[in-house]
Amino acid sequence: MRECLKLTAECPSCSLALFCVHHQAEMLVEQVRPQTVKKYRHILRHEALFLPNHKFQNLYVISHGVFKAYQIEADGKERIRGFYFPGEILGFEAIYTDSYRVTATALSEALVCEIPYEHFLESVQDKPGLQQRCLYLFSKQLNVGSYLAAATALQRLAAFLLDLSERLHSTEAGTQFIIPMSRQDIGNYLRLSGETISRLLSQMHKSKIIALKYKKIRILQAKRLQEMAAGC
Amino acid sequence: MRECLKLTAECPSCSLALFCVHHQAEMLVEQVRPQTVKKYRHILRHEALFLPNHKFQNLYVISHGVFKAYQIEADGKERIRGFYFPGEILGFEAIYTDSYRVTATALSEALVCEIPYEHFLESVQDKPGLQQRCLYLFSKQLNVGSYLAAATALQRLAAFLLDLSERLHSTEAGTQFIIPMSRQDIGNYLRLSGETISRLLSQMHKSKIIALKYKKIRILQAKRLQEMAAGC
DNA sequence: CGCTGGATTGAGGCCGATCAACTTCAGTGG
DNA sequence: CCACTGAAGTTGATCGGCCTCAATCCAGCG
Repeated sequence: MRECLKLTAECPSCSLALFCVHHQAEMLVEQVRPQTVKKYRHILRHEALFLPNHKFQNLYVISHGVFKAYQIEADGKERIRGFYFPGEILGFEAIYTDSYRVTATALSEALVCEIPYEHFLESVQDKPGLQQRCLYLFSKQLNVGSYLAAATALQRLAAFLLDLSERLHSTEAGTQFIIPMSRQDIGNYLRLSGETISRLLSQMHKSKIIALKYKKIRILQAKRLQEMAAGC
Repeated sequence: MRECLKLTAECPSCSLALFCVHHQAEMLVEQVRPQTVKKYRHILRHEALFLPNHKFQNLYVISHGVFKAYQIEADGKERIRGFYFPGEILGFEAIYTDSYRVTATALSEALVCEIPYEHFLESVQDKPGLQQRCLYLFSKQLNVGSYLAAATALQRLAAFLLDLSERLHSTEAGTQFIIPMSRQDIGNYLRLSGETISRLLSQMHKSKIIALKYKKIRILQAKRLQEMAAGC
């Protein structure tokens, strides 16, 4: 990881598409006006990519790192609306509202491709293939987090782990990966307390469904997890 | 209402755009290949517009009536994923999955414009204005139901009522409207029991925040509702 | 080494679910 | 018009899952 970021910083003219080979987003970066593609931004841990009520101007393709998008509620509490992984796009929601509604901060050192929405529109117009690709990505975003509606804590967490595994799959080997966010953040997103997440993870660990050591996790029985997510 | 449907049945060649003047969807219907626009479908109460695992082929612009989209979980229980109102579009989620993931049934007699996705793509390509409009609608859909993440039952219900009011606004006068779905369905969508919905509505009625008589509701203190939705 | 923030684990309390009884509504046919 | 009937809504009592608060543990890091 560290190496990747170094490479980027040292060699800005090299094909940065390397970082966007995940999912379908690389096409976007490649096809949206080459001269703007160079606009890569390096984001530090805890740094904000954009803030609420800021005018919507750019879409951001994440090439490295993980982001969380959250709002501060009236009671002052943080409410996490979603996590974003390499190859995914931040900012779609703001097209409608014309300003960002959330704060997007990096959970770790990150790298994003900044795509001005106007350039995006022009490119999409020119290239029919790109248009379909974008509709596809858009539609995909609509399907994200469908498991949030699940009834029990166990169902939601099981589905979340499978989701994490899938969305991190391209960067991490096999079924083992590093959970990039805190228990508290997972709980916040799933509408559970951090303690509940901790308890359930311990329980899954004891029943050999996952191997767990702090942030390092390995899914041992994906089928069982799927059953749990389905509510069996 | 009855009158509208009658008019349509009797006069299929007249400007059906009349039924789609809500929100931004009318443009879609008008601009997507006139010869396909005529494909209006009359849907009966409880009839399904599409079923899970059916191949994705059409988008549906709702011109009249209300739909609910739901899945049947492993435990056999129904899980409502969303409600769709006149002027809104059904099917966006299926672009990614290439098959519908939910059942969409009409809560009342309904009328929809069936738009083949292929024709949709062609039209969007031809007309840049339409493209932006669609991205806007798409983005809007991403923002729907953001209140589902709210912590308490009261917060979610308050937000739901405001949402209902807004999305039905074009068909119903003022702040009074008919709740088109059952208490059970509201509860299902908000992850609450029908009894809880009933109790909370009664409570709101007693505290003069709403006027309520079965399915007929009038919002008396929208500001209070907004405060409740925000968690104050 | 000690410090610090996150993670774990336990005890008690509350919100909302479930179960059940009753009421009201809407549709049907006499 | 009314009686009948099944579905939906209301209301009350009890129960359980998850939250809150708190103490302790642990890994990472200067």
